[in-house]
Amino acid sequence: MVNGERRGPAHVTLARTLGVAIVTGDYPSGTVLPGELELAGQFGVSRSVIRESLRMLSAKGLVESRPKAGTRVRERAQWNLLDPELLAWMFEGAPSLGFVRSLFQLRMIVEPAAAELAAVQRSAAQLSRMGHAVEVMAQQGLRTQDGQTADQRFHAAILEATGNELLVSLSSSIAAAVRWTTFFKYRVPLQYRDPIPLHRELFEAIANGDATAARVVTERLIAQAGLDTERALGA
Amino acid sequence: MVNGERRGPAHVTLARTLGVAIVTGDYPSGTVLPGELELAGQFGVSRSVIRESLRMLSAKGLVESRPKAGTRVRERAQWNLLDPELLAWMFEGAPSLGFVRSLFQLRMIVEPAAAELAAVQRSAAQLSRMGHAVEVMAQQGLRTQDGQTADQRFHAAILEATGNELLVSLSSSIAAAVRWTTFFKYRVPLQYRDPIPLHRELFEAIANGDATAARVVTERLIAQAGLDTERALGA
DNA sequence: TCGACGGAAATTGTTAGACAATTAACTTGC
DNA sequence: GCAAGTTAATTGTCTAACAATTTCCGTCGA
Repeated sequence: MVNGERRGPAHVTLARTLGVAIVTGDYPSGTVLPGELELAGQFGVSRSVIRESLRMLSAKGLVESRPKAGTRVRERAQWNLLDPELLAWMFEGAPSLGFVRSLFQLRMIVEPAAAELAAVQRSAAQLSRMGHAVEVMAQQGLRTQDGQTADQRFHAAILEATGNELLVSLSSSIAAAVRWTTFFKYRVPLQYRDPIPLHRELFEAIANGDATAARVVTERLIAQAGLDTERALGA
Repeated sequence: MVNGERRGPAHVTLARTLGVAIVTGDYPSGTVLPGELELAGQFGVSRSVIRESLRMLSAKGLVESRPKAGTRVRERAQWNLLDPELLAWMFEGAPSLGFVRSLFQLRMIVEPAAAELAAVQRSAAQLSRMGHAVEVMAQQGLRTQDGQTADQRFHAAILEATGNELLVSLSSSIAAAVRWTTFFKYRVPLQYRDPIPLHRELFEAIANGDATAARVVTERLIAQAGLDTERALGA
């Protein structure tokens, strides 16, 4: 059985297994996967489960199936890299340095602009949520589970305050990935600069409606996280 | 049969049908879809086809299924809005003005930054492809099919030149959506400013490695496209 | 009156096997 | 050597049954 310990439907588990195998390079682009019947035997499940898993992978652009030709791994450029699950699968293996850099480059493009928008558009309720999240972060620190989820809520609130649902969606994806980089980072016993003061600054800039300050502080925040992550990956 | 005229596997067709129904609001968030057996009868296909379609929708974050509870439409905030297929489904109905504005706002954030990167990093081969695309655009105009695909290739080449695969992925999604806004735009018989000269300017800026110029020109390009599209939607 | 506990029923989850449709690969004929 | 037809392998689809999960309801008890 594919469901050794894990819970949830078998097709979800299997999609994850196959997805990780593909993104980590076990099945390079262009490769034809084993036939459905063979996969079924291999994983000890029925063909239906295999097929439903493959449909999920094809919905994410990872594979495409054709009769007689089999199921082929598509070019990496065609994958929906911004799919949150796909990003998570990427971080199951050891993500390449280039990929992590791409991620921080994207953050550097999107998040400062979002902070600018948020500084102008934020509602009182959103502001209150941001403030609360910052408080929790300050009290718990960023090494605790609560502190990290507060961090995520803080940034999610900013993105939501932009009033742009595409930015929100992009945020969910990025947040999923950032969560993993943070996980890696704090696995490595190095000293990092405390990011809490910058978070406070960012909150105040948004509260004051100071778009420029919000942009600048966000840039510094991401630059620092990027440096810390690279240091951790280098070790 | 669900496959009246359309080709391709039934589960793909059906996923599209159901996906469009969901994103256009036929099944609002929180709604429970009809049971698999009922859907099967409704569309004249077997339960397997229904299930494979639902797996595709769940892979895009549109729905989630649980035994006894049925298959429920998730909150819009949880949809993978940047999935190219999902974006295409959005434009099957009449996309809201707010959504189109979100799209152009995102373009305004991402593409100028990408142009900057491209101006610095572009290879000779990429430059040559951009130049060729601009030439085709100039000769064919943007109302022809060839001209529009050349436009898409031009912008795709820019994104690719950034060397950031996450930006490339984001580009594929945005391009899919932009294609629809362009389609709408030219369905409306209005006079628009000719975007070809700006494309030439952008190409030259990237060729010269002038990052600032590339950013500024891209901003003007998107602003103009945004204005034109809003005018067309207003009519 | 409210809560906890437990049972029943509905729905998805999974399996098995069969046949159809598609198409890549081969074979044959020219 | 090329084209057309044939074959065979693979995905695509259907049916039917049973398992597993979990919501919902009803009962019991405090």
